[in-house]
Amino acid sequence: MLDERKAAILRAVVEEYIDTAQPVGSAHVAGASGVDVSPATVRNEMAGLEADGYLRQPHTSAGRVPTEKGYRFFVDHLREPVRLPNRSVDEVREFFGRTHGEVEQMLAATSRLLSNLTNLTGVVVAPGPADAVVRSIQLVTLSATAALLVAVYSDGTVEKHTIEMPDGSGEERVAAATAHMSAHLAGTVRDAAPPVPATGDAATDDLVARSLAALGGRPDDDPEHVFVGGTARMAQAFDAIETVREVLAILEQQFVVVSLLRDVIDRGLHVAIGTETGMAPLAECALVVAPYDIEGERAGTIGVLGPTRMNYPQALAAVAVVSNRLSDRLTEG
Amino acid sequence: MLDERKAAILRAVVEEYIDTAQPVGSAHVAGASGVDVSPATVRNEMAGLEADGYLRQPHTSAGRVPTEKGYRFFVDHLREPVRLPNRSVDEVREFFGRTHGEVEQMLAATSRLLSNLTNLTGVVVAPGPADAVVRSIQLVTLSATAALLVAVYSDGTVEKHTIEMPDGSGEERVAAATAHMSAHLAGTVRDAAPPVPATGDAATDDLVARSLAALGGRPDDDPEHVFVGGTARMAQAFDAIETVREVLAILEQQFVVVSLLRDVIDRGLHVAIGTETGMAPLAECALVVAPYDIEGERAGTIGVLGPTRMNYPQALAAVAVVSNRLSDRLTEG
DNA sequence: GTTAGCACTCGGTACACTCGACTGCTACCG
DNA sequence: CGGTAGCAGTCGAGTGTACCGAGTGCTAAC
Repeated sequence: MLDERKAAILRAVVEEYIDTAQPVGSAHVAGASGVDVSPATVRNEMAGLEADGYLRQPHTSAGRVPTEKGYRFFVDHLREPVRLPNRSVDEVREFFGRTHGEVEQMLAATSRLLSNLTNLTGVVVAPGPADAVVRSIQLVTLSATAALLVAVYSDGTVEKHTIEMPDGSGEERVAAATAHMSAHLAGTVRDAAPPVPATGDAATDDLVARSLAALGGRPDDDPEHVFVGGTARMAQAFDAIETVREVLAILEQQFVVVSLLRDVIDRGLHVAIGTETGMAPLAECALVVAPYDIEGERAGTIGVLGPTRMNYPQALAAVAVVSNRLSDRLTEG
Repeated sequence: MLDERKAAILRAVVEEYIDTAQPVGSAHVAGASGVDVSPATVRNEMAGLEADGYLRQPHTSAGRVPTEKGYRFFVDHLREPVRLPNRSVDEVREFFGRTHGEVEQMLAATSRLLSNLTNLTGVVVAPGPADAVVRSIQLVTLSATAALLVAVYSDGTVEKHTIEMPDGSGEERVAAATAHMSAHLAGTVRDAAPPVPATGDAATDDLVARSLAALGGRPDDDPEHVFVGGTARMAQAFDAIETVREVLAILEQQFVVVSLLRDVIDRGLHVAIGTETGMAPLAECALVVAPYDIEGERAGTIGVLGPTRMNYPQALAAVAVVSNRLSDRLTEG
């Protein structure tokens, strides 16, 4: 473990580096609050911190820069959580007061809110429909051979699937299948649907079976929805254009983003730094996440992505506040 | 107008510059096919082209670079439209053979297809629902004070709006409103709905009125859907990171993208170069667009966005092919 | 244990210089 | 008279050198 003085020095280095993006030298650290020793002493301590892997020197005659391990220590030993500046609190309040409309609209707007608050890229993973209650389910005829299965859930989301119909399923079959499914599925939980008994009519049962199959498996091309806001800020975070490109490429793959966030949450982390994200192209990035709830149940995840030298206290505060407010909002309906 | 030789020289400069991104000198042009004069003659002609505003010199001792006017002439005087390379044709065929599922999924995938074909950023604007036929319309109760209006259209799209209910509207009112709207709106065109007569029950009529209002105005926070694919390629197109940031910022504003494309189409253009786009941050960008149809009716727009020095013939060919295939696909159902 | 002092390292900047890819001009040629 | 070869001139990019300054590690003194 680090003694108090080493910790203070490390903290000063991280804070200064986050601020200036320049390697920080012993003189700057000695001038920082919380460190009341001379630059020479700081140098000695920094040499130790470097030996222990918390800091590194870009070149011999430069200041020190935090390593992943250094950032990790920093976030693990933050003093009491920082409060958000009033301006941001107001922005959040104003946002949740103003935003109405569909869930998806709101989540997309939330990702932009996160981005605005932190100057990073905001990410919002929509609630999985697993535990939503079916409020309505119906088949709608589109053409002679295709119908659309539309399911409406208690959380205001709508799920739809195209169903191919065998020739000859007439309007009445579609109506029968709709009625049958409504009778047996309305009020049940999406992923805990009871078995639906046969109707006796083979063609109707076929339609029902196709519908249930569509609902059952989450097809590969319909990943959970994820909203990414403020990708443009990635272009400011790095000066290596190649890094920007790689990160954008990742953010475009919704499935990857979803599993990335889920993975971090599953490991019980709030912050993933560099290689902790498990993705090589994100080696220079860090991710701050928080789950949000609906009626007390873990529903989805929000987070921000930025360079490893991001303002962690601010990001943590923003993500926490937004997650709370979002939970409230989605719970009250 | 330009004489044949000047045109050939301009063409050679544009093609070479698109290829190399380097200012091109008289020697290169003289070596190009279609130009059979000495570098000295080329120099004379290029001086003329510069005076006429088709070319410019970054600095005295450098080669020439096309201006906006130069690109414009180039695309306006393309020889017969270039065919797509076989590899791309196969990719398109394979794509439309493989892709199934919901319209939105497919359009999102199409934007990625465009991006892959051209190495630029792909954009797809979803069909406006204006001329779709209502297949089903229903109100679903979400809570004591909110219901969800769900409308299913013949093109497989679903529209939904949250409706706030005055206290006391019970389940039976919702059912009555649903039945009433179904009876009068099913089979009608979205934006040409006939007036719905009163039911006689004030509370039911109130629900119907709220529903129609929600359907009627396209609210500001629900712009037409637009899918953008391959934003990461923007980061390769420019080396000025600031340009990348500005362009990404534009692409994040769905509303801006939609009106940008619409504007270009409305002006009867297929290609908008630099300031022709009407957006200052896109001064270094060009946009290639094409509309697509559903059953012969203009439905939406696709396009690619890239740097002004993009491969125009390739982009035009890709956009045209994809637009045709997409029209076929959406028309056949 | 802490600190002042000092020699040393090394990236960044400024500057001079060269190199090479251009151009525009002029004179010549068919 | 249009086209071409030759030539002087321009200017950016690349290179070598010197210098400066921020920052370090070490040592000796407090």
